[in-house]
Amino acid sequence: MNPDALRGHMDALLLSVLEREPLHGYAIIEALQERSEGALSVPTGTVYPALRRLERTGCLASEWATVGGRRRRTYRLTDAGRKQLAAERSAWREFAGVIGSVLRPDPGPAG
Amino acid sequence: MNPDALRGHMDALLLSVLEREPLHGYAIIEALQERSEGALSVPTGTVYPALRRLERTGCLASEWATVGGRRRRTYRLTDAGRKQLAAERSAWREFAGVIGSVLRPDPGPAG
DNA sequence: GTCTACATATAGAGAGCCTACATGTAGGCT
DNA sequence: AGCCTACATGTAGGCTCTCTATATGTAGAC
Repeated sequence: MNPDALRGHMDALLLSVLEREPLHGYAIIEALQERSEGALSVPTGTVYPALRRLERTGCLASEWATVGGRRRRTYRLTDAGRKQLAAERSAWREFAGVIGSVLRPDPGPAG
Repeated sequence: MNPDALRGHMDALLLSVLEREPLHGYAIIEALQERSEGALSVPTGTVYPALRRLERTGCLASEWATVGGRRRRTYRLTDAGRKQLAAERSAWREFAGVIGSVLRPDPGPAG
């Protein structure tokens, strides 16, 4: 998967995996891999800054927890985050439709 | 349309509009708008550098022409460009599938 | 003389994804 | 004790691409 392709869609992915339940960063990375059947291996250097960005813009809220001696920062969707997720889904549908229609192979003179 | 979303898909779009026939930059921008029903307004500052990049990597070849007193640089797909286009289409299908499956709304406990 | 459409090109800004590194706990193996 | 892997978070810096703004020039309408 070309890393550049992810640009501008990362927020949508993160918001989406947090829709069902709150998760911490490491678990989010695993969830992304599972949901994509292994296709998405998003590095920590991408996910952690992105989560902080989403918290800063009010889409996520976080709390620290300690489980088995390890510190976790658990993120959950805020109301604004749910609205943003809906907007991102809508934007994705439009985007995919537009790119898909431009990319559609030319049927040629016969078609 | 969020500009960042286009990242990594611009090459595919350019290659795709050049599949049917060779075009010059300005006409490519118009073709992109037509094929997307107005959704894609790609600025010249994006298209011209991208075309040169694709020429440099061997996907496109260009020739100068003068039509009605105006100079045009007409780009056409090379064999490598056609192969690249096929690869880009395949990559897009995979990408759209992956993002779509992650973004798919959670059916919830009842589903 | 001015405006718009046509046509190409470059410089610099901005943003975000990635690599690499830094830090630390828990638990298994030797 | 020492080493390794999994778990867990975080930052610095690089890279690349898209965008904005600007520059240049022709043709034709008004």
